[in-house]
Amino acid sequence: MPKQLPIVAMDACCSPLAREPLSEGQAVELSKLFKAMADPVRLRLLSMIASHAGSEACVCDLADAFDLTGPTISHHLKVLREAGLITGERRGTWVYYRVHPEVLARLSAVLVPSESDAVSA
Amino acid sequence: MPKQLPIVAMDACCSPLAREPLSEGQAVELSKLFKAMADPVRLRLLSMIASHAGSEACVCDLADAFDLTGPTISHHLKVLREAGLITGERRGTWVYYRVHPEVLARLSAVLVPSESDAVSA
DNA sequence: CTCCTGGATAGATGGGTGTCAATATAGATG
DNA sequence: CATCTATATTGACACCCATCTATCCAGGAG
Repeated sequence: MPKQLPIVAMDACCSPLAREPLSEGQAVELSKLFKAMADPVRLRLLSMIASHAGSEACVCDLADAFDLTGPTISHHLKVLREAGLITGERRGTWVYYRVHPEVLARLSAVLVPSESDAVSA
Repeated sequence: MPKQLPIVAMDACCSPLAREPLSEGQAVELSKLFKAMADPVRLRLLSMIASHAGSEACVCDLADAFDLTGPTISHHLKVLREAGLITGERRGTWVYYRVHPEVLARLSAVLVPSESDAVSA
């Protein structure tokens, strides 16, 4: 059992939102991802992890950037984890998180407007 | 004053999430957009509008696709409107909604992973 | 084994949110 | 004006969620 990719993004795969109407199932799956990102703290956590050197970040690095208690940070990381956006791995004393770039890519692809529909202004 | 583009997406503009950590302000602005999309009904509404012929859709077209009351659909459209994702225009008896493709494009750009970080598998 | 530290879990609480029924508004039509 | 239809607004209710404090678990160091 190698990696267990996030199931959540499978159905909501490839077709851009602006190309054809989402099915109810696709919408439900996608909404879980967006819900996970619908919080400033989680967005910053995601961004800090994704942009960190080595593509991974220790919780100790992350927590210092916020005026929040440890449990709250843990909670947000759990939400991101359960949405399939990140994974955490314990190495010795610390826990390191990394993102699933495929999920971000898939989301990005869903949002891209139909070609040449972008306002030229 | 031509169109009044959604202010909400201005600060959260261009730099991909995985390139450098989001500022708190950027995260707050972005989270408003994601929160607006963090609902299956709103995602389907957005997709139905974006993919509709002529790039606009009448509320009467939209409402029939759901098992929800009119007020609930109105509420969701309002959330999308206030997030700057869509605009509504009344023409005669009906109200037509259309998306702001630039906002979708901006969101898509923010989510795109750092180049060649995408898993090749 | 004992203690300390990094991180997660559990439970509580205040505020937010999706839904509905009832009501209001805007245009069209008679 | 009176009336009908298409949306929007209001108010209520049940449920969800971000945060905290208190507690627990896992590893490393004496």
